[in-house]
Amino acid sequence: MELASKYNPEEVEGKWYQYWIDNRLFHSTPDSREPYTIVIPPPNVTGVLHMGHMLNNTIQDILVRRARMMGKNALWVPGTDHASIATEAKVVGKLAAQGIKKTDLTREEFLKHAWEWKEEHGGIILKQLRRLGCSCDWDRTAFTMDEIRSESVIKVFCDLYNKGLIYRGVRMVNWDPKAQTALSDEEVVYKEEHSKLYYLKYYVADGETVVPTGAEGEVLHKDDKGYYAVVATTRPETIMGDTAMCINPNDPKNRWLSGHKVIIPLVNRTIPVIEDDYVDVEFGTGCLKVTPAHDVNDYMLGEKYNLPSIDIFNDNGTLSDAAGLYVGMDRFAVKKQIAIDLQEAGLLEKMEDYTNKVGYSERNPDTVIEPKLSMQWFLKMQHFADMALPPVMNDELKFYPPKYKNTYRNWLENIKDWCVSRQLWWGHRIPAYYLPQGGFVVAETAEKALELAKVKSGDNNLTIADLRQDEDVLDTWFSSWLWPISLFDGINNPDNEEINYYYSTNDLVTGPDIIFFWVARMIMAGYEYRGDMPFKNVYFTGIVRDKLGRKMSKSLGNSPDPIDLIDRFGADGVRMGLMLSAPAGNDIPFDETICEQGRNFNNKIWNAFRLTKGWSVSDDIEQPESSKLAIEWFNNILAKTAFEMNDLMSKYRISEALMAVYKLFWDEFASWYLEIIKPAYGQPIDSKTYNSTLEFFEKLLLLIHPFMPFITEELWQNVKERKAGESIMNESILDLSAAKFDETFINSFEACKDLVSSIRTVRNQKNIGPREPLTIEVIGSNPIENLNPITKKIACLDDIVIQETKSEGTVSIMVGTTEFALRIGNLIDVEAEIAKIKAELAHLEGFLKGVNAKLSNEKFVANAPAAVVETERKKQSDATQKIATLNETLQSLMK
RNA sequence: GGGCGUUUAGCUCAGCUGGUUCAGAGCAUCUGCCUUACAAGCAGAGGGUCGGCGGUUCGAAUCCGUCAACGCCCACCA
Repeated sequence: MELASKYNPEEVEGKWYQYWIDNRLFHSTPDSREPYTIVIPPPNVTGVLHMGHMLNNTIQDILVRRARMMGKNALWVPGTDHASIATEAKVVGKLAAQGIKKTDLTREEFLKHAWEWKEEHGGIILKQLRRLGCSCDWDRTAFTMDEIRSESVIKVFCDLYNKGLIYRGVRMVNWDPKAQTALSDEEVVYKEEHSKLYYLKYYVADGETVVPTGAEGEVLHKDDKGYYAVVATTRPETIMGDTAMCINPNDPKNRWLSGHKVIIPLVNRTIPVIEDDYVDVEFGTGCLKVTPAHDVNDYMLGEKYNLPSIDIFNDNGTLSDAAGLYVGMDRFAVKKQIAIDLQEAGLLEKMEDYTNKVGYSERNPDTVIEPKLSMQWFLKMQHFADMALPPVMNDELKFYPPKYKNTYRNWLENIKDWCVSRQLWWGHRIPAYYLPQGGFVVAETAEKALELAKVKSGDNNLTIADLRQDEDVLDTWFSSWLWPISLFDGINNPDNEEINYYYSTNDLVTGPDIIFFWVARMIMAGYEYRGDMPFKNVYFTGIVRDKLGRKMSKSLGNSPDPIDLIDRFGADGVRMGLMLSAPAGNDIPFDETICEQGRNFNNKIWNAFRLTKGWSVSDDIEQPESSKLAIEWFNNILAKTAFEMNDLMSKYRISEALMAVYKLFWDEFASWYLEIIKPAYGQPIDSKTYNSTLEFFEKLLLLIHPFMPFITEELWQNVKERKAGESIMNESILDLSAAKFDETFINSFEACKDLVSSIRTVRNQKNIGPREPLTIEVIGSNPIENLNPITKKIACLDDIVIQETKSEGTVSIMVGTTEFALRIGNLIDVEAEIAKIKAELAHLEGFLKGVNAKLSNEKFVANAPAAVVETERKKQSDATQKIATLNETLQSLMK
């Protein structure tokens, strides 16, 4: 094997991914092992990989690969979501570019285009995930609108309808005038906007009968045309829909308006003044225009006071005939125009700057939502909320980080019915069939519907052609909430082997932004259709931001192309870069330079391997004592780190687990272990040490593999001969995490490191070459005598001698409470030594003073636990001893 | 308007139920090195009165109160 001095991911990644695929290593079928299952949050079929996906899928892959290496039957199911609004918008856009209008097509024609589009462009994102190294079982790739999933959705709709949980009715819904469909409350995003508050004059129709009450606080408005009320509104374009004006009965300002009628400006229609304490006395003038068709609150008032409702908008947001004025004009154009017209007519008293929140469509972010009355299908949610809340609150189903439990609870405790119908074509068509004589039936197929219809109507001559299926489709989330079940066909075939084996799944990795859309609803569906949670843990990732903390977005152009990053840093490098700075639930400020760190780590591993594989091995040389000790130490530190990683991973502290193995490899293995066992240049290494080293290497690769699958597979395959089809991904890392380790030995090795570092520092300061042999004295006894062979080798010492007192011409080094003295002869700078020791003494004396103060405090000695007092005593005696040692040294230097 | 969260070295973050030698890591910075695995590297070093104030305690980054800044979620004030 020829090894370049730099790791080249390009040559390696494609090769091994193909190998994994060819050997079907990601494929899982039920067997006797414990299952470990993740279902992918299905990306939009229209989607292209962005940094959020990279983060999210890297985490999933780490989890699933680790589970696989822990002996579980690991399965990660991939798929895509049909994303009805987004996809339909794309297809409409594409057709428009070809000069085709959606309205010119039949439903069937449009769907043909949509499917063609899906076949051609859909699922790019899944191919991109392969570049990242994702170990999905591609044989199982699903689509929320494929046959099994569609059948599941329809079945569930019918079931819920039959259970009385789905109903149809006219309600105030969020209307997207661009997509021309209703949206659920969750699909509306409110943004703060600077707008104007218009103060409009509503003249009192029967002004001559106005009698001022004379009450304190009364505010009368009167000009040469008579008495008038002033209404403050942000939406003057809706006055054509006004059917009342409302005041607060407890408002002295407007008391005088009670019982009168007022005239809508420009429109000249007369409307009653009603009274309700819903009106905020403090806002504007305390007069509210009531437009029941176009505002949720006004709708509520309209219901309460039986007001007529005038819908002045068409579905596309232009003014309808009912408006009477500005018919056919767009709502925003009308807003501008009406302000001018009101002004000219003297009906606009004033305008004020005002900041309010405006609802936008989540999917059409430039489209302002219009509250609108319409006939829609709804799902009653209380039943589901009641089921879904307890398991999360009592941690049967765990959220990481747990703070999202609050968000979850808040939503469930204020649950509203879910508007599930969408006025689109791309999606699951609602299985409701209307009878010619009125009424409807709900059934899974037209045939079944016909039977029901015959019974319902009593007309046995009905045919399918007589029935008219509902035109609407279902909300996308009405299919994705079934995902963990429908992927295993658990709706259509509820007792099949797969669903019984893989459900409940283990971990769900997703963003907190879809906690309501998806996470909560999957939990609901899980309990409704399986009587059990869909997943045991939910890991909420943060949002990937740029280094300025901004959300990554297409419009800002601050989102790097993930594939380009992979090209430049390698998939392993990018994965590591992302994971290093991604604690659960925290946003991650992404900067390409963190991928550099990942790439550098790859290179480090590569070169360590190059070194090891470059040695010639001999059976004839004896194993050096230093190597023996190094192996013993590394065995311990490896076991300890593996144990720590296991603990961290069980808490989903993935970045910390990665950092632990990063340091193990770089600091412990490469910087210490390899340096200790490294034979002199050109010399062979003894076979015992060599074999242990390869074993360590292999175990390190196993620990790193979930994070960086490609380089670890490449090197693992080269550690020794492997059989065809073998892969590191199926090796077990269990034995390591279960291993024990000797903490004392590790600690004495740390002391040895301290000593060596200090010696290096002296060499640095005194300009003594690293290979120039030196002698060191131990004053008194040497606590790390057992490690002398190592100390000698890497600090390049010719001897370690024990002495009662230290010699002249030495520089003192403290390790713990032991003093070492390095013989450097006349290189010693007595003045500098004295200054150094004096500084050290000052520091120690201050420290001792603090400890003494503590110990002489009776309350401390009386109240603190014995162990704490004991450590303070230890501190005291250690410090006293050190001070004594240093003083002696000082004396001898000053002689 | 409610609720949640964050504030620790230049940056990103650990620091669990308050006490194991004056607070840790990675990156960045500084110094010296092209030493025969790696300059995408090696060997060293510096850097924080733990957001402010007050309290509880023998003892607080850690608990309580309060103020401030930032962030997120929810809500029908036109």
